[in-house]
Amino acid sequence: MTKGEETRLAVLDDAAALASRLGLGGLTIGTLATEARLSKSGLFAHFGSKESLQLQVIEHTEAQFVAAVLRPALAAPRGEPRVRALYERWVTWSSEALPGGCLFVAAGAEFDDRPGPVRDRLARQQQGWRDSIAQVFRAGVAEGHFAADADAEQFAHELVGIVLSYHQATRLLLDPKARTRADRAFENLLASRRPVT
Amino acid sequence: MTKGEETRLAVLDDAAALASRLGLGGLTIGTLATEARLSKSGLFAHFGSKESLQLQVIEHTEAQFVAAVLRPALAAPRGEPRVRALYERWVTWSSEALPGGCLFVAAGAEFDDRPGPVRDRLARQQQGWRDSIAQVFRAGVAEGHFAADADAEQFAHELVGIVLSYHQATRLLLDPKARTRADRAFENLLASRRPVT
DNA sequence: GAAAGAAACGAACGGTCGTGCCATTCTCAC
DNA sequence: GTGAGAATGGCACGACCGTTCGTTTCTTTC
Repeated sequence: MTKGEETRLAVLDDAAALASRLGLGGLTIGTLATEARLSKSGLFAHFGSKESLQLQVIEHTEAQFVAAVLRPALAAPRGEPRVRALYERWVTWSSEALPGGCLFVAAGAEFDDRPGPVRDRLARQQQGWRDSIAQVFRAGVAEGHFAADADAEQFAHELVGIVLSYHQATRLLLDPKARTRADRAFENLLASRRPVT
Repeated sequence: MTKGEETRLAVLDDAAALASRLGLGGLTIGTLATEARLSKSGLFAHFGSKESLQLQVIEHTEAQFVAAVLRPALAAPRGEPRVRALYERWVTWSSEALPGGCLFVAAGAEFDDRPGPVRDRLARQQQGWRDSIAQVFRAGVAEGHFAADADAEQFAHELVGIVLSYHQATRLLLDPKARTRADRAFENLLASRRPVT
């Protein structure tokens, strides 16, 4: 790996941490340069524009999310165990991976009505994630762990809600019971999708 | 009402609309002044500082939320009908009241790790709202509409999740099925809390 | 309608924003 | 070890930021 690439990746780590705290819009070249111990212009040369920086932060974080959540979960046995693995890793990631909480949650709310490449990328990420959840759930249906007529996209929608509510409870409200609540909601969700025996 | 107060309230309406689109941080005195057809200094004199403006926007929007969602819902009969009224008005409000979606959702994610009066105010609003939901639900338990051992705060947590997921689906993903999904999730939630007959 | 006070304006402040340009320093293949 | 090219820094730009202040215009009260 070339020196420039190395620097770029290190900067993207700092950028993701900073963006999770200040938002993708609040992330500025100046503060990022200070954090990364680079000059503003030296850092800027790696990205060419602020929008390009934002997009690369999203892609960088997305790759880390896949590596930390999706890929390991796919190693779990098909069906309910895999759904559980997905949830466990996700809920942990959402509150611990970055100092300011889940970047996608914050950026999604921030850019949901600002048309442009950043919004598009965020929407694609989120839709892709919901699709992944649905797919993992469908495998669980095929395994007979969940009711045959259960709607996988509906499941994904409800699971997303559980994690979003957890994210808010733990980060904004600092509710110590947040994790317990989320876990219970998750169990309720699974129970409601069990096949009738 | 004095002229100044009149202007201030009109400005706050513009500010809430703008903040819902650009975030509370992205809301600037300059753009707001343009939007409100006032000079920057003329507008600024009404608030004294940007932070005070942000706080007043939150309080203003909170009052509108109570008037549009909570208060009318309390007019519905105690128990399940009131819970339904709450949900209906809330889900509509969250996507339609302001051009950029629910201000509390966006600002909550934006400020969840920026200590200060703004964060405190947002956390208090959100906690208060969750408490209101729980209280309305508890009345439903007392009416016998919901299981006696149902946890009201757990119900509130799950209901918040449903609306947050709806907000994301409808605003970021532009999913036409978002409302249907949310409604179904709500029915699932109610069903899971029905008393055993 | 004049006097007093409230409301809005205009111009400017020190800072920071994103960005461009050119010089300097570093890295690496030969 | 040297030369080419990559990586970084220095400096400046125009624009906008939040904020201040003194002036002007509008309201309100008598």
